[in-house]
Amino acid sequence: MSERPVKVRIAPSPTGYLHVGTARAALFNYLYARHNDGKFVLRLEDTDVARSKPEFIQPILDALKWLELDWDEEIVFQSKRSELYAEYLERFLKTDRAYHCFCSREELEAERKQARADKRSMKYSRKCLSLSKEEIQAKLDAGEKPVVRVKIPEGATTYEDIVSGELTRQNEELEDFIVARSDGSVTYNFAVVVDDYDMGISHVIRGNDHITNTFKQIILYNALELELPVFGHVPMILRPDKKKVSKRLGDKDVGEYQNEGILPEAMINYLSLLGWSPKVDNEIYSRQELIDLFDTSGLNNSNAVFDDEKLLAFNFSHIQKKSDHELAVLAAPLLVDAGVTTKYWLETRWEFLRQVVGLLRERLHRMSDIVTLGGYFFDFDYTYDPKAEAKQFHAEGAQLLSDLAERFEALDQFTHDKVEAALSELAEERDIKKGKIIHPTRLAVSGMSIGPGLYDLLVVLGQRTVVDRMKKAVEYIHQRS
RNA sequence: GGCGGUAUCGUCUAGUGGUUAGGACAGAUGGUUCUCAGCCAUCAAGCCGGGGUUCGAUCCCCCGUACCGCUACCA
Repeated sequence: MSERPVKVRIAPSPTGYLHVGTARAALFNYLYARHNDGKFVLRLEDTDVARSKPEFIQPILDALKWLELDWDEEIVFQSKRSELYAEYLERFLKTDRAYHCFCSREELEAERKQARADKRSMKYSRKCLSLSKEEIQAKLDAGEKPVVRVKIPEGATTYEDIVSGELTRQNEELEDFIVARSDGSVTYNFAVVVDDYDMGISHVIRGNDHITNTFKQIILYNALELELPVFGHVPMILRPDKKKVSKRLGDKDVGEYQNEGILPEAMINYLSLLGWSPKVDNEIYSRQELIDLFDTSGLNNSNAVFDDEKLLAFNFSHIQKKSDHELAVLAAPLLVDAGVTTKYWLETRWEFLRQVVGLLRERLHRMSDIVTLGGYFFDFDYTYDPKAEAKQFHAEGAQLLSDLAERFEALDQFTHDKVEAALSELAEERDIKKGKIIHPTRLAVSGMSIGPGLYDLLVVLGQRTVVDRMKKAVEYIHQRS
């Protein structure tokens, strides 16, 4: 295999959204290309008229863009390349590896059934291989539309997989698979060979569910006398029940993780460690670090279960790496979408938003947590947590809230220290623990029993808001009783 | 069924012919604290089974088992 410039590709078929398996294959290709100053290109395998849907194309592109797996060059659409395939098919037909087959689908189906019944694997009988030129011409003249099959050679096919090492398949395990349909269009393996060759793909890194295809493709490369790319097959990503991830089983696609508040860098980082390892005791990496580190020698060959919890932990880590400003940028649209505030309001109070995320950041496992954990900063329309309310909003609590609100109102400066001092004083005078005051106050101003340190929380909320909310809580307690 | 691949804590993984088999997530416990989270510390948890090869196998070989994949005029 001669040295060629590195050029890799991801070739999704638009039969659904982008799932994590395809995303990871894309990532490995992307990392390999970037690491080696090569090209990473995108090809859409959209030739399955029955299952391909144009409406899946954009979401796939969006997901790739979200992950910033940006591809080089123009997107290649298989559906637009039928002329190219026809050329190669022409060429293939001239080799002694090609032959026409007139067997009907019904006949083949019957053979298949029989093979099953006999517990044999289905292999085409080669019935049409022995047809004479005259017989073929006669059928053609009669208007029969044959398919084109490849005559699998004797012997075995071997190649060196960059993940699994040397792999061999006895050719007799392969059947004379169909290369072109009766309507003249080529099938998957033929199109892939033509495309990978034509596009100058140097390395084919894909899921190991393609290993059988690889042998078929190699036979086609050989028949067409084309130079082979290097192949590498990465393990599958499995669900917690060890089944291959699939949309049908309810597995999330990449877009759903995005909507849940997963950061693209977290997804990238997590995915990179499924089936690959940098072999050091560190797991959190930036995109650039992954590019620098990525090496096919770190690829392993056993399937990996996708663990949402660990993804979340990675997400948390990457959230912590961001600045308050960056987090504010990410949080703003989520808060607006949730209806707790408006875009305009936030734009005029950016510093406030920045402080809020600064306060909440180490509680954010997914960005969307900002809404549930911090909605009260923007919206007074919260309800009190029922359990906490039962515990804190009693007569004594109301009295404390009312007293504290008065003292807060009288403060000339609403700083952490002043607030703390006011609260401590009250606790001392009443000879009670500070917690007795802190908890009802937190509930009054946030509706929640959990959250950031109270003094910080109060300062960010602001004197006016705090006092208002406390008074309102007092009223609420009185009304209720 | 046939063919192929894989097998280290629950999960993702590192690792070596001789190691206290390492890390991360999750779990447990303790500390910090006004709560939650975080942070810190500690703990628990693994070499699929059986044969070989060898002075010695988690590691190499074989068999078994389990799991995964492929087995279309789909991609």
